[in-house]
Amino acid sequence: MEISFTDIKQKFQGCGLKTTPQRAAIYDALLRSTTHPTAEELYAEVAPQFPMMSLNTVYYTLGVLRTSGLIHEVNIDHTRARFDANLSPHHHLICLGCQSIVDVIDPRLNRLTSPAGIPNDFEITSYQVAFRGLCGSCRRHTGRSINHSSPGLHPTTVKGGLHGKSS
Amino acid sequence: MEISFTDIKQKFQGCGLKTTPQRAAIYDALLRSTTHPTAEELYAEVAPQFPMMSLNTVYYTLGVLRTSGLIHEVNIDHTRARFDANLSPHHHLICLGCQSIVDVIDPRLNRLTSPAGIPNDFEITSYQVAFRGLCGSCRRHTGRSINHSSPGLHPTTVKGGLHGKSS
DNA sequence: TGCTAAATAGTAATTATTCCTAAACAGGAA
DNA sequence: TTCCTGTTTAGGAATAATTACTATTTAGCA
Ligand SMILES: [Mn+2]
Ligand SMILES: [Mn+2]
Ligand SMILES: [Zn+2]
Ligand SMILES: [Zn+2]
Repeated sequence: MEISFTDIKQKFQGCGLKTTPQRAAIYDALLRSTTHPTAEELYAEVAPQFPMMSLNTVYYTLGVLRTSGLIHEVNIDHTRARFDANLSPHHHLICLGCQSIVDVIDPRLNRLTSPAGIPNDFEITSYQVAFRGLCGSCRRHTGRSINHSSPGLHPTTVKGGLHGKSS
Repeated sequence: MEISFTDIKQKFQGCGLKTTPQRAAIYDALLRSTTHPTAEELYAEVAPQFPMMSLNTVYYTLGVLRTSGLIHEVNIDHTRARFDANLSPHHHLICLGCQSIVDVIDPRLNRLTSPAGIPNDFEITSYQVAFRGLCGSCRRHTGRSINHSSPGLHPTTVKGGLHGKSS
Protein backbone atom coordinates (compact mmCIF):
# COMPACT_ATOMS: atom_id res chain seq x y z
CA MET A 1 0.00 0.00 0.00
CA GLU A 2 2.99 2.27 0.62
CA ILE A 3 4.95 3.53 -2.33
CA SER A 4 8.14 5.54 -2.24
CA PHE A 5 9.20 8.39 -4.44
CA THR A 6 11.86 6.13 -5.92
CA ASP A 7 9.26 3.53 -6.82
CA ILE A 8 7.19 6.17 -8.56
CA LYS A 9 10.24 7.48 -10.38
CA GLN A 10 11.01 4.01 -11.65
CA LYS A 11 7.47 3.49 -12.83
CA PHE A 12 7.60 6.78 -14.68
CA GLN A 13 10.96 5.92 -16.22
CA GLY A 14 9.60 2.59 -17.32
CA CYS A 15 6.98 4.46 -19.30
CA GLY A 16 9.37 7.08 -20.62
CA LEU A 17 7.82 9.80 -18.51
CA LYS A 18 9.74 12.55 -16.81
CA THR A 19 9.43 12.67 -13.07
CA THR A 20 8.31 16.02 -11.80
CA PRO A 21 7.27 16.80 -8.24
CA GLN A 22 3.75 17.67 -9.40
CA ARG A 23 3.37 14.53 -11.43
CA ALA A 24 4.64 12.34 -8.64
CA ALA A 25 2.32 14.02 -6.15
CA ILE A 26 -0.72 13.55 -8.36
CA TYR A 27 0.05 9.91 -9.02
CA ASP A 28 0.85 9.34 -5.36
CA ALA A 29 -2.43 10.94 -4.28
CA LEU A 30 -4.32 8.71 -6.67
CA LEU A 31 -2.46 5.61 -5.50
CA ARG A 32 -3.21 6.49 -1.91
CA SER A 33 -6.88 7.19 -2.53
CA THR A 34 -9.67 4.66 -2.45
CA THR A 35 -12.47 6.90 -3.66
CA HIS A 36 -11.77 7.05 -7.39
CA PRO A 37 -11.42 10.82 -7.31
CA THR A 38 -12.11 13.35 -10.03
CA ALA A 39 -9.48 15.69 -11.46
CA GLU A 40 -10.81 18.46 -9.24
CA GLU A 41 -10.59 16.30 -6.16
CA LEU A 42 -7.01 15.33 -6.92
CA TYR A 43 -6.25 18.98 -7.51
CA ALA A 44 -7.66 19.85 -4.10
CA GLU A 45 -5.57 17.07 -2.61
CA VAL A 46 -2.22 18.16 -4.04
CA ALA A 47 -2.76 21.91 -4.37
CA PRO A 48 -1.74 22.64 -0.76
CA GLN A 49 1.68 21.15 -1.52
CA PHE A 50 2.00 23.10 -4.78
CA PRO A 51 0.19 26.41 -4.47
CA MET A 52 1.24 27.32 -8.01
CA MET A 53 -0.14 24.19 -9.59
CA SER A 54 -2.73 24.52 -12.29
CA LEU A 55 -5.79 22.32 -12.60
CA ASN A 56 -4.70 22.02 -16.19
CA THR A 57 -1.61 20.20 -15.02
CA VAL A 58 -3.80 17.67 -13.26
CA TYR A 59 -5.72 17.04 -16.46
CA TYR A 60 -2.54 16.83 -18.50
CA THR A 61 -0.94 14.49 -16.01
CA LEU A 62 -3.95 12.23 -15.79
CA GLY A 63 -3.93 12.15 -19.57
CA VAL A 64 -0.35 10.97 -19.84
CA LEU A 65 -0.70 8.50 -16.99
CA ARG A 66 -3.76 7.02 -18.65
CA THR A 67 -2.06 6.86 -22.04
CA SER A 68 0.89 5.16 -20.41
CA GLY A 69 -1.42 2.66 -18.81
CA LEU A 70 -0.50 3.61 -15.27
CA ILE A 71 -4.05 4.56 -14.37
CA HIS A 72 -7.56 3.86 -15.51
CA GLU A 73 -10.51 6.12 -16.06
CA VAL A 74 -13.71 5.06 -14.35
CA ASN A 75 -17.06 6.39 -15.48
CA ILE A 76 -20.20 6.11 -13.44
CA ASP A 77 -21.97 8.94 -15.21
CA HIS A 78 -21.26 11.42 -17.93
CA THR A 79 -20.75 14.41 -15.68
CA ARG A 80 -17.10 13.95 -14.83
CA ALA A 81 -14.29 11.48 -15.21
CA ARG A 82 -12.98 9.61 -12.20
CA PHE A 83 -9.68 7.85 -11.92
CA ASP A 84 -8.20 4.71 -10.49
CA ALA A 85 -4.54 3.85 -10.01
CA ASN A 86 -5.35 0.33 -8.91
CA LEU A 87 -4.41 -1.76 -11.91
CA SER A 88 -5.11 -5.14 -10.36
CA PRO A 89 -8.21 -6.76 -11.78
CA HIS A 90 -11.19 -5.69 -9.75
CA HIS A 91 -14.73 -4.47 -10.08
CA HIS A 92 -16.86 -1.70 -8.66
CA LEU A 93 -19.81 -1.17 -6.40
CA ILE A 94 -21.57 2.09 -7.15
CA CYS A 95 -24.04 3.80 -4.86
CA LEU A 96 -26.73 5.52 -6.87
CA GLY A 97 -27.44 7.78 -3.92
CA CYS A 98 -24.06 9.29 -3.08
CA GLN A 99 -22.13 8.29 -6.20
CA SER A 100 -19.53 6.51 -4.14
CA ILE A 101 -17.46 3.85 -5.85
CA VAL A 102 -15.88 1.10 -3.83
CA ASP A 103 -13.66 -1.65 -5.09
CA VAL A 104 -15.02 -5.16 -5.40
CA ILE A 105 -12.34 -7.77 -5.16
CA ASP A 106 -13.69 -11.24 -5.70
CA PRO A 107 -11.45 -13.60 -7.67
CA ARG A 108 -14.48 -15.44 -8.98
CA LEU A 109 -15.43 -12.37 -10.97
CA ASN A 110 -12.06 -12.43 -12.69
CA ARG A 111 -12.71 -15.73 -14.36
CA LEU A 112 -15.53 -14.86 -16.68
CA THR A 113 -14.92 -16.00 -20.22
CA SER A 114 -16.09 -14.70 -23.57
CA PRO A 115 -19.83 -14.36 -23.72
CA ALA A 116 -21.84 -16.05 -26.41
CA GLY A 117 -23.10 -14.25 -29.44
CA ILE A 118 -20.44 -11.65 -29.98
CA PRO A 119 -18.73 -11.03 -33.33
CA ASN A 120 -15.93 -13.54 -33.59
CA ASP A 121 -13.42 -10.99 -34.83
CA PHE A 122 -13.86 -8.89 -31.71
CA GLU A 123 -10.93 -9.23 -29.36
CA ILE A 124 -11.84 -8.64 -25.76
CA THR A 125 -8.95 -7.37 -23.69
CA SER A 126 -10.65 -6.66 -20.40
CA TYR A 127 -13.95 -6.48 -18.67
CA GLN A 128 -15.38 -4.99 -15.55
CA VAL A 129 -18.52 -5.56 -13.58
CA ALA A 130 -20.35 -2.52 -12.21
CA PHE A 131 -22.69 -3.35 -9.35
CA ARG A 132 -25.21 -0.63 -8.61
CA GLY A 133 -27.47 -0.02 -5.67
CA LEU A 134 -27.68 1.95 -2.46
CA CYS A 135 -25.16 2.04 0.34
CA GLY A 136 -26.34 1.66 3.92
CA SER A 137 -26.33 5.34 4.69
CA CYS A 138 -28.20 6.28 1.52
CA ARG A 139 -30.70 3.53 2.09
CA ARG A 140 -31.36 4.81 5.60
CA HIS A 141 -31.88 8.36 4.39
CA THR A 142 -34.41 7.26 1.81
CA GLY A 143 -36.14 4.89 4.21
CA ARG A 144 -35.61 1.84 2.07
CA SER A 145 -34.98 -1.45 3.74
CA ILE A 146 -33.01 -4.36 2.45
CA ASN A 147 -35.17 -6.67 0.40
CA HIS A 148 -33.18 -9.70 -0.46
CA SER A 149 -35.80 -10.99 -2.80
CA SER A 150 -36.12 -7.76 -4.70
CA PRO A 151 -35.34 -7.63 -8.36
CA GLY A 152 -31.67 -7.46 -8.83
CA LEU A 153 -29.31 -9.78 -7.20
CA HIS A 154 -29.32 -12.73 -4.88
CA PRO A 155 -27.79 -11.91 -1.52
CA THR A 156 -25.61 -14.96 -1.34
CA THR A 157 -22.16 -14.94 -2.77
CA VAL A 158 -21.18 -16.07 -6.20
CA LYS A 159 -21.62 -19.78 -6.43
CA GLY A 160 -20.17 -20.66 -9.76
CA GLY A 161 -16.56 -20.28 -10.70
CA LEU A 162 -15.82 -19.39 -14.27
CA HIS A 163 -12.64 -20.10 -16.11
CA GLY A 164 -10.43 -17.74 -17.99
CA LYS A 165 -8.40 -14.67 -17.27
CA SER A 166 -9.72 -11.32 -16.29
CA SER A 167 -8.99 -7.73 -17.08
CA MET B 1 -38.97 -5.48 -32.05
CA GLU B 2 -41.86 -3.49 -33.51
CA ILE B 3 -43.73 -1.11 -31.32
CA SER B 4 -46.84 0.87 -32.18
CA PHE B 5 -47.75 4.39 -31.22
CA THR B 6 -50.49 2.97 -29.01
CA ASP B 7 -47.98 0.81 -27.18
CA ILE B 8 -45.80 3.82 -26.58
CA LYS B 9 -48.74 5.86 -25.41
CA GLN B 10 -49.64 3.18 -22.91
CA LYS B 11 -46.11 3.00 -21.60
CA PHE B 12 -46.10 6.75 -21.14
CA GLN B 13 -49.47 6.70 -19.42
CA GLY B 14 -48.24 3.97 -17.12
CA CYS B 15 -45.50 6.35 -15.99
CA GLY B 16 -47.75 9.37 -15.78
CA LEU B 17 -46.11 11.00 -18.77
CA LYS B 18 -47.92 13.00 -21.41
CA THR B 19 -47.68 11.64 -24.91
CA THR B 20 -46.45 14.22 -27.37
CA PRO B 21 -45.40 13.52 -30.94
CA GLN B 22 -41.85 14.63 -30.19
CA ARG B 23 -41.57 12.48 -27.11
CA ALA B 24 -42.98 9.44 -28.85
CA ALA B 25 -40.61 9.95 -31.78
CA ILE B 26 -37.58 10.23 -29.56
CA TYR B 27 -38.50 7.16 -27.56
CA ASP B 28 -39.36 5.26 -30.71
CA ALA B 29 -36.04 6.18 -32.30
CA LEU B 30 -34.22 4.95 -29.24
CA LEU B 31 -36.24 1.74 -29.13
CA ARG B 32 -35.49 1.13 -32.78
CA SER B 33 -31.78 1.83 -32.47
CA THR B 34 -29.10 -0.65 -31.56
CA THR B 35 -26.18 1.76 -31.29
CA HIS B 36 -26.83 3.36 -27.91
CA PRO B 37 -27.03 6.82 -29.43
CA THR B 38 -26.20 10.16 -27.89
CA ALA B 39 -28.70 12.99 -27.47
CA GLU B 40 -27.29 14.64 -30.59
CA GLU B 41 -27.64 11.46 -32.59
CA LEU B 42 -31.25 11.04 -31.54
CA TYR B 43 -31.85 14.66 -32.39
CA ALA B 44 -30.45 14.09 -35.88
CA GLU B 45 -32.68 11.06 -36.19
CA VAL B 46 -35.95 12.76 -35.31
CA ALA B 47 -35.26 16.32 -36.45
CA PRO B 48 -36.32 15.65 -40.07
CA GLN B 49 -39.77 14.71 -38.79
CA PHE B 50 -39.95 17.76 -36.53
CA PRO B 51 -38.03 20.63 -38.08
CA MET B 52 -38.96 22.86 -35.16
CA MET B 53 -37.70 20.54 -32.51
CA SER B 54 -35.05 21.76 -30.12
CA LEU B 55 -32.09 19.72 -28.98
CA ASN B 56 -33.14 20.86 -25.56
CA THR B 57 -36.32 18.86 -25.95
CA VAL B 58 -34.26 15.77 -26.59
CA TYR B 59 -32.33 16.32 -23.39
CA TYR B 60 -35.50 17.06 -21.44
CA THR B 61 -37.22 14.01 -22.85
CA LEU B 62 -34.29 11.70 -22.16
CA GLY B 63 -34.28 13.06 -18.64
CA VAL B 64 -37.91 12.26 -17.95
CA LEU B 65 -37.69 8.87 -19.63
CA ARG B 66 -34.68 8.02 -17.52
CA THR B 67 -36.33 9.25 -14.33
CA SER B 68 -39.39 7.18 -15.20
CA GLY B 69 -37.19 4.15 -15.70
CA LEU B 70 -38.12 3.71 -19.35
CA ILE B 71 -34.55 4.10 -20.53
CA HIS B 72 -31.06 3.72 -19.19
CA GLU B 73 -28.02 5.87 -19.53
CA VAL B 74 -24.89 4.09 -20.69
CA ASN B 75 -21.48 5.59 -20.14
CA ILE B 76 -18.39 4.42 -21.89
CA ASP B 77 -16.49 7.62 -21.32
CA HIS B 78 -17.07 10.98 -19.77
CA THR B 79 -17.44 12.92 -23.01
CA ARG B 80 -21.11 12.33 -23.65
CA ALA B 81 -24.03 10.32 -22.38
CA ARG B 82 -25.46 7.50 -24.44
CA PHE B 83 -28.83 5.93 -24.01
CA ASP B 84 -30.47 2.54 -24.15
CA ALA B 85 -34.18 1.74 -24.27
CA ASN B 86 -33.54 -1.97 -23.94
CA LEU B 87 -34.53 -2.72 -20.37
CA SER B 88 -34.02 -6.45 -20.52
CA PRO B 89 -30.98 -7.56 -18.57
CA HIS B 90 -28.00 -7.48 -20.84
CA HIS B 91 -24.41 -6.39 -20.98
CA HIS B 92 -22.15 -4.47 -23.33
CA LEU B 93 -19.22 -4.98 -25.61
CA ILE B 94 -17.30 -1.77 -26.15
CA CYS B 95 -14.77 -1.17 -28.90
CA LEU B 96 -11.99 1.06 -27.67
CA GLY B 97 -11.20 2.00 -31.25
CA CYS B 98 -14.51 3.21 -32.65
CA GLN B 99 -16.45 3.57 -29.39
CA SER B 100 -19.15 1.26 -30.62
CA ILE B 101 -21.33 -0.45 -28.05
CA VAL B 102 -23.06 -3.69 -28.87
CA ASP B 103 -25.39 -5.64 -26.66
CA VAL B 104 -24.20 -8.82 -25.04
CA ILE B 105 -26.99 -11.20 -24.28
CA ASP B 106 -25.79 -14.27 -22.46
CA PRO B 107 -28.12 -15.58 -19.76
CA ARG B 108 -25.18 -16.95 -17.83
CA LEU B 109 -24.07 -13.40 -17.14
CA ASN B 110 -27.41 -12.64 -15.55
CA ARG B 111 -26.90 -15.08 -12.75
CA LEU B 112 -24.03 -13.52 -10.89
CA THR B 113 -24.68 -13.20 -7.19
CA SER B 114 -23.40 -10.77 -4.60
CA PRO B 115 -19.65 -10.58 -4.55
CA ALA B 116 -17.68 -11.22 -1.40
CA GLY B 117 -16.32 -8.46 0.73
CA ILE B 118 -18.86 -5.72 0.21
CA PRO B 119 -20.51 -3.78 3.05
CA ASN B 120 -23.41 -5.89 4.23
CA ASP B 121 -25.80 -2.95 4.36
CA PHE B 122 -25.29 -2.20 0.69
CA GLU B 123 -28.25 -3.27 -1.40
CA ILE B 124 -27.34 -4.16 -4.94
CA THR B 125 -30.19 -3.64 -7.36
CA SER B 126 -28.48 -4.32 -10.66
CA TYR B 127 -25.19 -4.95 -12.29
CA GLN B 128 -23.73 -4.83 -15.71
CA VAL B 129 -20.62 -6.24 -17.31
CA ALA B 130 -18.67 -4.04 -19.71
CA PHE B 131 -16.41 -6.01 -22.02
CA ARG B 132 -13.77 -3.89 -23.72
CA GLY B 133 -11.52 -4.54 -26.66
CA LEU B 134 -11.24 -3.96 -30.38
CA CYS B 135 -13.78 -4.83 -33.02
CA GLY B 136 -12.65 -6.61 -36.16
CA SER B 137 -12.51 -3.51 -38.28
CA CYS B 138 -10.58 -1.51 -35.71
CA ARG B 139 -8.20 -4.37 -35.18
CA ARG B 140 -7.51 -4.55 -38.90
CA HIS B 141 -6.84 -0.85 -39.13
CA THR B 142 -4.34 -0.99 -36.31
CA GLY B 143 -2.73 -4.15 -37.58
CA ARG B 144 -3.37 -6.12 -34.47
CA SER B 145 -4.19 -9.78 -34.76
CA ILE B 146 -6.28 -11.88 -32.49
CA ASN B 147 -4.25 -13.37 -29.70
CA HIS B 148 -6.37 -15.73 -27.76
CA SER B 149 -3.78 -16.21 -25.07
CA SER B 150 -3.28 -12.49 -24.54
CA PRO B 151 -3.98 -10.97 -21.18
CA GLY B 152 -7.63 -10.45 -20.81
CA LEU B 153 -10.13 -13.08 -21.44
CA HIS B 154 -10.33 -16.68 -22.41
CA PRO B 155 -11.84 -17.17 -25.85
CA THR B 156 -14.13 -19.96 -24.81
CA THR B 157 -17.56 -19.27 -23.54
CA VAL B 158 -18.57 -18.91 -19.95
CA LYS B 159 -18.31 -22.27 -18.28
CA GLY B 160 -19.78 -21.73 -14.89
CA GLY B 161 -23.37 -20.89 -14.20
CA LEU B 162 -24.09 -18.67 -11.27
CA HIS B 163 -27.28 -18.45 -9.32
CA GLY B 164 -29.36 -15.44 -8.55
CA LYS B 165 -31.17 -12.81 -10.47
CA SER B 166 -29.68 -10.20 -12.70
CA SER B 167 -30.10 -6.53 -13.33
C1' DT C 1 -65.09 23.15 -24.60
C1' DG C 2 -62.06 25.39 -21.38
C1' DC C 3 -58.27 24.76 -17.55
C1' DT C 4 -54.02 23.76 -15.98
C1' DA C 5 -49.92 21.57 -15.34
C1' DA C 6 -46.52 19.74 -18.28
C1' DA C 7 -43.94 20.03 -22.49
C1' DT C 8 -41.64 22.56 -26.13
C1' DA C 9 -38.38 25.76 -28.31
C1' DG C 10 -35.32 29.23 -28.09
C1' DT C 11 -31.76 31.39 -25.76
C1' DA C 12 -28.45 31.99 -22.20
C1' DA C 13 -25.59 30.01 -18.63
C1' DT C 14 -22.84 26.49 -16.61
C1' DT C 15 -19.31 22.99 -16.17
C1' DA C 16 -15.87 19.80 -17.36
C1' DT C 17 -12.42 19.40 -20.34
C1' DT C 18 -9.29 20.71 -24.01
C1' DC C 19 -6.47 23.99 -26.60
C1' DC C 20 -2.82 27.40 -26.91
C1' DT C 21 1.48 29.43 -25.58
C1' DA C 22 5.34 31.24 -23.07
C1' DA C 23 8.29 30.05 -19.31
C1' DA C 24 10.43 26.45 -16.47
C1' DC C 25 12.61 22.25 -16.07
C1' DA C 26 14.15 17.04 -16.29
C1' DG C 27 17.17 14.16 -18.24
C1' DG C 28 20.56 13.05 -21.46
C1' DA C 29 24.83 14.60 -24.09
C1' DA C 30 29.06 16.99 -24.22
C1' DT D 1 29.21 20.00 -14.38
C1' DT D 2 27.05 22.57 -17.91
C1' DC D 3 24.30 22.85 -21.93
C1' DC D 4 20.57 21.53 -24.94
C1' DT D 5 16.22 20.10 -26.19
C1' DG D 6 11.96 18.19 -25.87
C1' DT D 7 8.66 17.77 -22.17
C1' DT D 8 6.06 19.75 -18.63
C1' DT D 9 3.89 23.44 -16.30
C1' DA D 10 0.77 27.39 -15.50
C1' DG D 11 -2.27 30.51 -17.03
C1' DG D 12 -5.70 32.01 -19.90
C1' DA D 13 -8.86 31.30 -23.61
C1' DA D 14 -11.79 28.17 -26.19
C1' DT D 15 -14.84 24.26 -26.74
C1' DA D 16 -18.54 20.98 -26.16
C1' DA D 17 -22.06 18.76 -23.59
C1' DT D 18 -25.47 19.64 -20.63
C1' DT D 19 -28.50 22.39 -17.81
C1' DA D 20 -31.19 26.59 -16.56
C1' DC D 21 -34.52 30.02 -17.69
C1' DT D 22 -38.77 31.50 -19.79
C1' DA D 23 -42.51 32.53 -22.86
C1' DT D 24 -45.55 29.90 -25.63
C1' DT D 25 -47.96 25.80 -26.78
C1' DT D 26 -50.42 21.69 -25.82
C1' DA D 27 -52.11 17.00 -23.78
C1' DG D 28 -55.21 15.28 -20.83
C1' DC D 29 -58.84 15.94 -18.04
C1' DA D 30 -63.27 18.11 -15.90
MN1 LIG E 1 -11.23 0.67 -8.37
MN1 LIG F 1 -27.70 -2.12 -24.53
ZN1 LIG G 1 -24.61 6.06 -0.88
ZN1 LIG H 1 -14.15 -0.61 -33.44
